[in-house]
Amino acid sequence: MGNEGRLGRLNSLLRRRGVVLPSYEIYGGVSGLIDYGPVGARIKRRVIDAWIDHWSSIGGVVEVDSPTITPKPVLVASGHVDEFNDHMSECSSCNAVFRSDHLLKDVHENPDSLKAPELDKMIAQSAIACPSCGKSEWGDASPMNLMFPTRIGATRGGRDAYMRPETAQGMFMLYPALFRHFRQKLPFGAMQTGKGFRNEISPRQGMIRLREFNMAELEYFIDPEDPPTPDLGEWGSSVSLLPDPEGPHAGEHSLTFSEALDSGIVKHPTVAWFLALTWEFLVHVGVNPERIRFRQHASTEMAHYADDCWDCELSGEHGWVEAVGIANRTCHDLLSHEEHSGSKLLRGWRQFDSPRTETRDVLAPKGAVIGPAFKDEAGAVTKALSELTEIPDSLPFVLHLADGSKVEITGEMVTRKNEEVTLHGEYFTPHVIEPAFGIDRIIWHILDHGYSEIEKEGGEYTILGLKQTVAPFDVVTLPLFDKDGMGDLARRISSRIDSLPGIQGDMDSSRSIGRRYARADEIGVPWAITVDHASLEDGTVTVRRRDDQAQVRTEVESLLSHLSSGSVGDLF
RNA sequence: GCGAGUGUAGUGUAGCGGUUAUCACCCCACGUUGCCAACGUGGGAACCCGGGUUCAAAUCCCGGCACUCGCACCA
Repeated sequence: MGNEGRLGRLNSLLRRRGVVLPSYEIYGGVSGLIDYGPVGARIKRRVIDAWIDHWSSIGGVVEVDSPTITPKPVLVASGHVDEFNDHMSECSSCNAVFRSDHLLKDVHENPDSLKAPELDKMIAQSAIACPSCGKSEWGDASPMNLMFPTRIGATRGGRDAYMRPETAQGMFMLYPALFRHFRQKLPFGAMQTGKGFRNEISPRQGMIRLREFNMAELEYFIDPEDPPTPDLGEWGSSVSLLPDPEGPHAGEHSLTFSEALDSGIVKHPTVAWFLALTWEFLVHVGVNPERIRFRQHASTEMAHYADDCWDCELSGEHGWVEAVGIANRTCHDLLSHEEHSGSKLLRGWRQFDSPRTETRDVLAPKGAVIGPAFKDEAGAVTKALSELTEIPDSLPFVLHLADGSKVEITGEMVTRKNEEVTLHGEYFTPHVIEPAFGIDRIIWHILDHGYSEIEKEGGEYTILGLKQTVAPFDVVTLPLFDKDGMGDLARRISSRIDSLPGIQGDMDSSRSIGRRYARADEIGVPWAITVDHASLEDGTVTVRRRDDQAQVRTEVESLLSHLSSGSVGDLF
């Protein structure tokens, strides 16, 4: 935690310099919504670009882009409509509000599954005491859906929909297209960056809990029997791990990713790989490695879809904050979408090493008998016969149809056969490992970790120590004075800098040179180049390094090539 | 959502019934300076929103919104 007032000064800086500001401020503002200003939007752009680059580099991963408006059935299948419908009960005596299911923790095994009337009944029957005042006078449980509802269609009618609470469902919807794109071979991944929406009850803590936020998610589809097991030796650093507090490894451990997997703390090799890749990304964009830890969810805390879940937490002015969730979602989503939609396209194909021949008894239907006997139901009967897993020893027998009804099958209707089939492979529902990044929370910690208040010549001085990869500008060009042609030369140099691919410069000619260095330092510009009288004579400029204010004189051409190759530091 | 506190230029603040609304930083122009928030002159910029009380409200009261803290919530 920082010293007293640091948080306030950092927030002031972010507002003053157009990094992050409250939204709609002239109309009073809205809690949980923020704007990225001209400086912040550039930082955000670069963090997202870095994220896409990072995950692209592991191969077999593509970017997709889906709508934020999501039809209700999609979110019913994913479980969000139910899971997001927590109920709240209010104490009529002291007005305190609690989650209804939490009140029933001790009297019901799975209170989360109860409907509102059942909750009310059980709270009354068990005479649950208010944790706040001890009385037992409860109002009715009322639903609290954290999703933003909307409707598709401007006229009457239309379909119920919600703003997406996560981008992940978009990737699941695209699974068939992805499977085709990757020529029907697992593993592969799809990633997406974009907005997610959660109607938080009480957003707090600036950019930590937002109602509309930026997320970046990767869904990595694997064959659960053949998960990728990359070599983790590449990551030699030890990291802080907090395994399940109810499990065998409870307590804080400092281990390499490889050790964490070998010791069984991380259960899944692909999850371990993603923990390492997540750590690498965060450090790459400027998060302080000492302020990163991975915390395993207790089984009781697990999201409805997850099997094993790790949070990557970052420490800053708001304490330890979950910034990335890495979950093994198993086959939950694809299977549930298959069940709800009836689609058969949400599967993977596992080729056998050699074809397998299976023989099995079947009862082959005789269409000529079954058709007239069952008429409209004949199709369902035929289907049920083909799906029989156990062939009855004697006929007639009672067959259960898919709709629950029963029919009697007699000897004339079927032929008992011994069928031989050759199987070259089998269908299965892929499992999904998902790293989900909260971009705003990561940006906050980049800013927090980069913000330093130092003493300079007796005065207070502020530097935002952003890595060049996420700095709002790579370099600022400063004419020592905007006269004698120095301003014109500076503008020409600045324009050449801007034309370098991937490099963005800024220019500042207003007021004293020291003030301009300070302004650039404050928003994290790593390099400043100064055009002075000598520049007019010999085409050299001075390059100043933000972090130690060291200066070196160099040719403009040399500077431009070092900027292009990202090696300005080599000039010093 | 509950309780308490706080809302004054871009930022930090003074004013607490009657002021041309204070000060500093800031921003702009000109001059000066000629490599680390220098200086001079001039200029710019604010009482969260809506009601009420009062001759008069930034100031008192009520409601809303926002922020901070505590409780609750946060897949």
